[in-house]
Amino acid sequence: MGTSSEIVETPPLTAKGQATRDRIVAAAARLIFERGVAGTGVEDVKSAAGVSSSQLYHYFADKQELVHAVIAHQSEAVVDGQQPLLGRLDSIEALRAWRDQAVAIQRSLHCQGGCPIGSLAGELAETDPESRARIAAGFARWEQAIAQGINAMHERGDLPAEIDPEELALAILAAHQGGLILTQVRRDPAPLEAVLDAIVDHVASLHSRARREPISSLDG
Amino acid sequence: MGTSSEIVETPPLTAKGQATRDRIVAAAARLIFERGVAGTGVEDVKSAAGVSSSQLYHYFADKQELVHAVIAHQSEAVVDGQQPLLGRLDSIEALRAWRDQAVAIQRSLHCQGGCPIGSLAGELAETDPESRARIAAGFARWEQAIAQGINAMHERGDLPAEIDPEELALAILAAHQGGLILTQVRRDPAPLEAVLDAIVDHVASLHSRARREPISSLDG
DNA sequence: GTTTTTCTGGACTGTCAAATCCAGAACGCG
DNA sequence: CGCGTTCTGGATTTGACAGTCCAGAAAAAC
Repeated sequence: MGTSSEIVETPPLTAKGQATRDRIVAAAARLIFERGVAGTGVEDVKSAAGVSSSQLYHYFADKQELVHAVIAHQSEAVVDGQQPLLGRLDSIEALRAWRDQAVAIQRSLHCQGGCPIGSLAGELAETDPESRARIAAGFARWEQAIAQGINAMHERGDLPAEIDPEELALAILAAHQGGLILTQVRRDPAPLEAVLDAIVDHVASLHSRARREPISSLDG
Repeated sequence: MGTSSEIVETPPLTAKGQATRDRIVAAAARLIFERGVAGTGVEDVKSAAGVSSSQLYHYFADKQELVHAVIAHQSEAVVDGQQPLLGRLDSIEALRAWRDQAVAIQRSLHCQGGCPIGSLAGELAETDPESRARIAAGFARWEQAIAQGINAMHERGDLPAEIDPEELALAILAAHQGGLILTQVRRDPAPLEAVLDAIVDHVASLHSRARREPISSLDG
């Protein structure tokens, strides 16, 4: 896995150089999260990171490449930021706890910013194919993290056998994204709560169905 | 309802003038749908609509105002484009038909563009508060259209009494949005299918629960 | 039919942000 | 301690693009 176009190359890079690069990416990520890609100038990034033009263009060929680095950075941050809950979504209680966490995060941000990856998606999907592909990869990692727990439930027999766990994980991710967008636009956590409650209830309903029919019949 | 800041004013406007204005908005809406707000220059809109600078700035004070008009335009188009199904989501079959329609639309677009309102949301929510409010209003209309049918089911006793129909409608809208984003990013209708199936199944499960307990107890 | 308002053409301007360039400093390495 | 590579500073160029202006055509008003 991962033979083709992950990250093209990273010419050596000194310890100090790496630090500067990281500082630039971190500053860019923060600004872009707050103001969007189009709303964030290279100039803003420079002053926020405390670097000069030549430094920035020493590490990144152009703004687009910087954006790509930000996508990678946020893809990690988003998954890491939801741990340890995200990696263990293998029970209804775990799902509810994760739901509460997601809602709490939005509340603490006053429902601003939305999803660090999702908002990039809306802005870049039709603009830059390379970005679109990288965002898709970020979502894939996220989806996989969710699928881990759902798969565990499934194998344990806590979900009906005919259910596709990957599909369910995908639905959970999609629900989360949709909730985030509406919550961001309305500046109100209600949509996120509503959709996460609905999807978790749905999983719970599948769970109780599985326990009622421990071994499902093979034909429909 | 709607006493305050709907549309500020529209100085008279001749029949021909109205036509030109509409042409500009339609062209802008199409381009923005395809390339995003930041990716669409005023110049592009001018040539696409076949108008000159002075015409465009005769009808709109600046690009931002044009964007606002596009938001209003798409808010209508999105709801209208889903009729008559959207207005009658008052049964499980209707929900499934609507789901199929939503998926079919994405297929026909090759999963490009996402949601005409949703993608605007991602791009403008943190950039322009005025746009954010107008997008929220657009979503509200959409939500209301969904709620109509859900409310009908609820009043008919097809959903458990303790369920809040508005909340469920909000969850359906959010699920749709999330599915659209992932579908757009992955260029694959699977996420939309997965999340809409999940949410419709959830409603179906509520439905069968309601029919099992036709009159619910008043206390929790 | 003249007068007034609305509408249109297209050249022009100003701004602002992305990207370049030429040094020169710091650092790694033998 | 030389020698090359990596890294940094900041002035400068370039170009795109939002927005302006004035003059004239078309339509409405009376």
